[in-house]
Amino acid sequence: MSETSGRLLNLLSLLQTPREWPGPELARRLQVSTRTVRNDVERLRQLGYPVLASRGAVGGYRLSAGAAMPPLLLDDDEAVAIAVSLGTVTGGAIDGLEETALRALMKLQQVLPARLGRQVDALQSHTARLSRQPRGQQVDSNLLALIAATARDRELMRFDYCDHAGSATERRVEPYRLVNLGRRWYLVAYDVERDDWRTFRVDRIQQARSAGHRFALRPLPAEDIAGYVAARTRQARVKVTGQVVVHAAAEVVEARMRGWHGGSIASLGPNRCLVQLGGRSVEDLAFWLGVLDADFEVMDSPELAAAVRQVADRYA
Amino acid sequence: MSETSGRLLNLLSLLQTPREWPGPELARRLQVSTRTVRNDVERLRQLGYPVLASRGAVGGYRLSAGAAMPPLLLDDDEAVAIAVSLGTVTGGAIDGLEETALRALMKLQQVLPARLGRQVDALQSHTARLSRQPRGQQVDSNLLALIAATARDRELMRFDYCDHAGSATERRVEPYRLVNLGRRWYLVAYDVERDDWRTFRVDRIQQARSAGHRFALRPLPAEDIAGYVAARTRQARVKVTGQVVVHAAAEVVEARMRGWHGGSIASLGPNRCLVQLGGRSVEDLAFWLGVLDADFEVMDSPELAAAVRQVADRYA
DNA sequence: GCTATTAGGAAGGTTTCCTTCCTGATAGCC
DNA sequence: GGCTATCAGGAAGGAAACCTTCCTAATAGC
Repeated sequence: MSETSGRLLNLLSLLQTPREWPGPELARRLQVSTRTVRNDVERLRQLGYPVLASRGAVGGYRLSAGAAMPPLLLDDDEAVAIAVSLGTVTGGAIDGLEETALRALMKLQQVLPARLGRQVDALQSHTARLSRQPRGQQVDSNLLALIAATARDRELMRFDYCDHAGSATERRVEPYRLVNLGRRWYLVAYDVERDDWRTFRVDRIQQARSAGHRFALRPLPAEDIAGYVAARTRQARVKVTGQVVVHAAAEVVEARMRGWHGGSIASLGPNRCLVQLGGRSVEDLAFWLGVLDADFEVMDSPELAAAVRQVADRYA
Repeated sequence: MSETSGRLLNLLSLLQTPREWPGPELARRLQVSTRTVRNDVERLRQLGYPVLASRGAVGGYRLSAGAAMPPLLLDDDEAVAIAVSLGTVTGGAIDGLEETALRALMKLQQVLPARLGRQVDALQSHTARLSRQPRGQQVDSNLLALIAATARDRELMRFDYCDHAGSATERRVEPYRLVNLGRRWYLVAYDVERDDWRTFRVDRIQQARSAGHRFALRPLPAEDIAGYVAARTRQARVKVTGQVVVHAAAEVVEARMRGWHGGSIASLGPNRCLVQLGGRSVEDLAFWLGVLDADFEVMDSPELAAAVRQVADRYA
């Protein structure tokens, strides 16, 4: 069996603990010689995880921040805390993070042991009780996770749905994508009985459950699925736009904007690119420019420039 | 170099993606033969990470939930989303999760690449602007993280402090522990100028920075550090208590209660134990009993029994 | 200077690993 | 019912990595 891979993971887990580990102690814990510990540390470093070492009598090893995220090895309660806090964010507590948070939550829930899942449920029902539903009704993050999981497994789904006229129907659909728009979540799915694509508001879905059967993937009705939903729900997603020249490589900007919101990027050379932004307000745009963490010039919109200046003032 | 350990991590990362991976595609991505992929899957299973495999034409491999948390391999934006949401929870958004959330946040921040750290800061300043500070002033989660990191590294810390009388002083302390009590965070530290232990309210700390020098650990002034802070701040941590017999092994209960709040546990046999609970209200106690996810009997407190019944009604 | 620590070279025996062959079993689809 | 995708795993053999036991050297704190 794979002794050394498991030991490396174990070592990573120890090194993520907020303390320093002397080599001999690591050797004792991992049941190997200290030379092997040094070899393992070297291996981790070659894998790109920077292991700091301080010498001297109070020295030891510790994992520090590097270029890439190392695998996170979580305790049970840490995993629960992360799941719960992600659930609140998915519910719309923070602007613009919903979809990314849902992705992270999915990843976590896929591997979260069942007993911890029950703890998360209990805690979330508690927090739902506490939060006074600041704006609009909260979406149940468990329902979102259920839908996302069903879509991932390509399983047919059944649920009861109330359309905007108030009439209730039972649906059988092939779920494809979840889209966050404003304060609402929408499900894009293929309705097998009506034989066409439909968009459902998630907060109107009840009694959702998997119907077991698996389906073959169809081509989606549109490339830009968020735009598709926006058009169908007649909800203007983009209210203001702005053009900005950012002093960074197009790939870098693309990576940093990933998961946040739409917009097009055109390269203007190795270290400059033109970004077309869209958002609900100039303040939003100004804020996301700040997240980019790069120099930029506003090209076309005086309102955006003013908003940027205001944000700058606040930081200063 | 360690080829196979890196490949196993890579494989884990792929399998955590919300989709199914056919063996041949994994082999292509990992640059090995399909037989080796099967061997790797077998290795992961032996390490305790259950890899589901579905056969047939649309089959493939996928990681599912097992007994223990596997290492989480996060994208950049997922890591940012988790850090931001943990920050809001640490600020006191959810009752009882603060300390655990801070632990998880520390673990994440220790290995979070610097560029992502800046994104997290920007997003958090945005959310601070959004949330209308629902109750009391929010604590800056960055400050908490800084203090925790300084304590971890055993470095002297300097900061400006306003005591309750309003007089400002500059302090040099050895930071030891952060304690959450009610809606406030406290730092237990050794004041090197006053040559004694002191307890500081974190929201009164300003201009905190590390003083570089490392110090040798001293024995803490008390075993139960939360109780120590509660006594010193004359803030009753425990207002109500209750005695409960839980139908589960003492170790199980201890593991599930870890990180939540104080209380003593005494074993009454292989599958029963007596738990002494303390909390701010009977509703809190009733709720945490729910999180335990085990049968129980309330022994002494009729108020607690009533609260439990109320929670049960709400669930039903 | 003493003692803790990290760092890493060399040698050698052992183990694991990876590939290339097989053969079977299973699920979905035409 | 066949066809074709998938997972599952045995066998063999050559190559590569691993682990340990020895060294020696450098560094930080008391």
